[in-house]
Amino acid sequence: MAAPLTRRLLALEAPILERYGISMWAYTVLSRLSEKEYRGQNVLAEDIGADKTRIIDVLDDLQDRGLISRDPDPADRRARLLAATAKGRRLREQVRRAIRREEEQLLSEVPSSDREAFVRALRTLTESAG
Amino acid sequence: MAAPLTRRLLALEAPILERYGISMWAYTVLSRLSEKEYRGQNVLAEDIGADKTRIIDVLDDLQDRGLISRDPDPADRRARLLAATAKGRRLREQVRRAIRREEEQLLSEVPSSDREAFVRALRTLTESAG
DNA sequence: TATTGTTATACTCTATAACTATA
DNA sequence: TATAGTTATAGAGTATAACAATA
Repeated sequence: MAAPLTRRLLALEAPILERYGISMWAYTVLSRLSEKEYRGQNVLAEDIGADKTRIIDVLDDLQDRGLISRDPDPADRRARLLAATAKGRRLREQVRRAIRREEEQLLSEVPSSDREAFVRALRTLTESAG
Repeated sequence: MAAPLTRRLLALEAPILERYGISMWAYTVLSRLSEKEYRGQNVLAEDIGADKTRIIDVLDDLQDRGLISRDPDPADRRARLLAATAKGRRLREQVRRAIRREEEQLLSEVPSSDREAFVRALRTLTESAG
């Protein structure tokens, strides 16, 4: 049942992401960078469960659009310091809110008495991770 | 949160399916055919959300292993009548039980007071489908 | 020599188009 | 001509291998 739910959520998010001209991976990256800075693209990739080669085009695009900064670390010029810009954080907030709205609407299908337990259980099963 | 949960469940199922020498699609097909017979591969494909061309190799394999029957419909020899054999249904039951066991174990992470509501909500969100 | 980021390549999954056989 | 199934082909997404820069 989890797979169909995921598909449904992805279908719900797709038009929102398209409206804001941002891909799913780009949104994932932007969200992480809005929460904290990263030192090293490989660390970021690892963190979001992606291959390091897969996020390069994503970072290129985000950087070109001024949504993130991406500078060599002075202490080790092999690595890149990654951070969301103010503009990037603003965009992320907009998208986040739009998605949140849709999710709330979807959640309204669930009887209110079950909602809290549902979200709590979902959090437990995803955060324990093992 | 749904996506990580789905990934986790898939990771949980993968070794079981491998142990029984059956792919995810094959298991999906076998499960459907264990529940009812189908008239037409395209109908089956549609039902499980797959392209009709994608299940052909799967059906070939299942048939070769004697897990399903696949005969031309005498009434319209273009179409195939699809059904799980007794052997196929047995295999499906084994796999199903193994997966069920793992799922129960995973669910045990959720406080028992939340479990019912969680499963109920999940069912609501996947069955309404709209 | 080892590591970060990058590029080039190959592989997997999926969708599309063309073909056959029936109707 | 239209449809079910099949095969061949092309495209996206992803992973692997080779490379350049830095340590």
